[in-house]
Amino acid sequence: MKLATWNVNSLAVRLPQLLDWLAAQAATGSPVDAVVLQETKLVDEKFPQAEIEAAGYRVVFHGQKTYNGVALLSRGAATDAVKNIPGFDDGQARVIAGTVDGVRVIGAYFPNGQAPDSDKFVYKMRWQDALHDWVRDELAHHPQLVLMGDFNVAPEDRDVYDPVAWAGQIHCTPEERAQFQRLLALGLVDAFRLFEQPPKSWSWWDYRNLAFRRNQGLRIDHILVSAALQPRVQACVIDKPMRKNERPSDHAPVIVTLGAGPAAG
DNA sequence: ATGACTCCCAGTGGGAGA
Repeated sequence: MKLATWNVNSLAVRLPQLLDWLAAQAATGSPVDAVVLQETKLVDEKFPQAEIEAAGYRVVFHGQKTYNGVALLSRGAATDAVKNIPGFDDGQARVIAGTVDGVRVIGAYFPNGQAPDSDKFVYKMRWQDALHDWVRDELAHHPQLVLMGDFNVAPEDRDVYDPVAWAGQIHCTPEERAQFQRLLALGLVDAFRLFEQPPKSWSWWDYRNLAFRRNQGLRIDHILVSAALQPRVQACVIDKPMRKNERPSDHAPVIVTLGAGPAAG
């Protein structure tokens, strides 16, 4: 089973790339079973549901005008879908969840935060508090759970191309990193770090400054798996070549491969 | 360099992203 997350930075622009990518993944013999998207930037009326279904995927989505917007694509049906964090009043479309092949899949687009002294940072902290408490409850009901998306945090200095320059800056503040650790403390593990990885592995590169060519980026897109799911994790990779496409998103997809689940009964 | 690009909604500029 293959799960993935990708911040597409406008699904209207990236839809052809998404469909090509799904087809290319399937052509390897290991299709993507579920993928969560962030920054679709589409109201639900404009969501390309027909095109995605024609590609063989079901889809649930939750969008808004101009900003944010999330979707969950899956080959099998996603049941018990949830849009946004229950009980947290939020005008921004940032969370989509569903159960796919017995795995609770939560896709999240964490707030950017803009600057550590801004109102948006306060919102980022409040939002993560709410997410934390909800994921704790979800884990109680769904031991096999994956939380993935654009976390907008680089958990450690090795996730930053220039940790000295970024020290204390947005995505690297102690507060944001502590929130990440609080999620891990729920019993989740960073799937990417279960494996030896190339040094300087990033999931996002700024569009400016020739950042991709210079490999100046951050690892801010993550896949966290529950303890019950961890024994099934076989691989976790960042699909860096996707950043080389014509008109790329500034983020690359992250993919996790799971082995078969425990036999029923 | 408080930049550099891309996307959006707008409407010939500006906010947001990270």
